[in-house]
Amino acid sequence: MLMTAAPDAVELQAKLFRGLADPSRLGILQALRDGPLAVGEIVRVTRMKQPNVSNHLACLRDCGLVTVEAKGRYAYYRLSDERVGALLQLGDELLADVARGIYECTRYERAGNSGHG
Amino acid sequence: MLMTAAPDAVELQAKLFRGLADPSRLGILQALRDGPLAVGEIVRVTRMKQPNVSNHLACLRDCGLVTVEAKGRYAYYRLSDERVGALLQLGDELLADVARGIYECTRYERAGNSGHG
DNA sequence: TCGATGTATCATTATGCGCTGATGTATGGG
DNA sequence: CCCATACATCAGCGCATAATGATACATCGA
Repeated sequence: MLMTAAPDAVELQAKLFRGLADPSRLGILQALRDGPLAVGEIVRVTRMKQPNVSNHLACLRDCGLVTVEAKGRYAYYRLSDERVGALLQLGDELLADVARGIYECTRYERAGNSGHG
Repeated sequence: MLMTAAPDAVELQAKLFRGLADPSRLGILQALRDGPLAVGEIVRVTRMKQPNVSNHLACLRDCGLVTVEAKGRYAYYRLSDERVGALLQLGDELLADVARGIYECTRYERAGNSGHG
């Protein structure tokens, strides 16, 4: 949507953040903050299924958040830029300060639902 | 998913980024970088439907990314913290450098598939 | 009070997308 | 060549959620 003057910029940025907006991808990125990892390692660390990890890695690659280096049968992934880590760090700080209450963020269900705020 | 030791932290952070991961919400946030705006103004700037704007604002509020100040019939929204702007800024910079290619990020369709799923 | 304006919520529809099991492709060892 | 390992892709399923029109609620003006 959003037919503003420069829709591409906003949409591209949204897609970038979308790379960070999923628990699985976030887990992968956090794991990669310690350094490059092969897919199998990521699978072990995150306890996700291997195809799931591969899919998210493909997404993260397309978004430019990670890069890959093939080495024999192994594929080592790493964060593409230190600013990816900075983004995670900033998000973490912001979370601690202003977003401590984050609910479900399921826009339409804030009222009628029992346990909410 | 992600049954790691501290699933909550990752999921909360994912939800925080989710607030930034939608073109509509991103458009709203960008509009608010210039200062507080009433809902009606946001509707005009973004050209979105009013209920849609309200819904996204509710989401952003729950995520702690914006705050609201009621004033008569008007509700003025503003960014809750300067770090929200910093996050947008950092995302913008990262976009310019490493994510210039961002595709659809529809994980399963990268291989030249025209259609969808 | 009545009507106009501003905002929030509801119900519905449609679809993006995450998860899974199965399968394809490449590398390395015997 | 045959098999095991490592990773990527496919097809299908199910759910979360974004967009919309209708509507409820509150405020202001006449």
